[in-house]
Amino acid sequence: MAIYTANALKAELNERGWRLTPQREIILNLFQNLPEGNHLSAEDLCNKLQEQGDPISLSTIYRTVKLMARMGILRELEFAEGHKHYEINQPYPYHHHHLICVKCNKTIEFKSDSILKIGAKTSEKEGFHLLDCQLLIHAICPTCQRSLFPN
Amino acid sequence: MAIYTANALKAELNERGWRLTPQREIILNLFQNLPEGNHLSAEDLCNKLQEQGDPISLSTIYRTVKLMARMGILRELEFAEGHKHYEINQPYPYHHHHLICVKCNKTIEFKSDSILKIGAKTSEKEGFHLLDCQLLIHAICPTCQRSLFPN
DNA sequence: ATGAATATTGTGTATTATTCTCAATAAGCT
DNA sequence: AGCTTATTGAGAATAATACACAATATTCAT
Repeated sequence: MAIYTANALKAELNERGWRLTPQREIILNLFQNLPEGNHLSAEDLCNKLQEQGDPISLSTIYRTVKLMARMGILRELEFAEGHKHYEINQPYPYHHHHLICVKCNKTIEFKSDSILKIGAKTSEKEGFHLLDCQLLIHAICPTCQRSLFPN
Repeated sequence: MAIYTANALKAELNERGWRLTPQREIILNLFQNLPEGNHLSAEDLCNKLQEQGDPISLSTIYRTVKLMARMGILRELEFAEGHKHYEINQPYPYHHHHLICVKCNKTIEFKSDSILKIGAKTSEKEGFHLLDCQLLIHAICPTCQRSLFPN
């Protein structure tokens, strides 16, 4: 589990002239306590927050999640359902990649140290500051291969 | 350059009970003649087709591009602008990956044989039929690193 | 070749994720 | 404690994509 305290978040935010708010802290906590492999859409996040008694507006959720992705705290995952998913961004060996069936959206996670190395080396070479690197494999799962005339 | 003839497309389509239409053939041709590294959004594609004297409706474009991605003919690229881009899907050494600045969307392409191998091995292991594999690196480019308070 | 069966197209409309606007509030600095 | 201004919440606006359906065109069997 990552241990990313509210204070660390505050320091990073303040450094750029931004502020730590209860909403941002709550959202960070929620992601940190999410079991590995879970990823949430903005809507999912909104519901979960409501359930746990910390309702936060959808606007703020969208803004916060985007901000944290840009800070490298969250990973922005683009599957094929038409909306983004977010999860906490952790280093190897928690870091993982996704194999996705383009027909039924079934998703399998897998890990790879060497991909992480390639990502780091590539961004360094270009002078970029690495935030996240993810291998996205689009494929057709065994079940969907068998169904001959799906949509 | 890939040489993927209209006949090959027709064969693949008919095999599944689908049909080759002039629109599909035109769209395939356009992508095949696109210089390496170019990728188009649905809107881009619509404009380009209009310009070249082959107007095709936006609905058909969305349908065709989705179909071809599912067939493995096109790659679906998800950058951060909020809409998808498409390009022809080619094997190594044409196959490439993307390093993207999350602030200004500057994109750098790079190639990697080993990623392709990891993608192939992973999908094979899970019994998936590989369509496309792309490493997506989110980072901050040198220019945006220097600008301290950008959005 | 011809015709029947049905996949595909184009037009317009609907949907859905995400962003924007703006007044009210609250975090951070002096 | 007060001032400055970043942030929030509510709702409206935007934009990408999907959908519905009548008209058309491709395929396959004859």
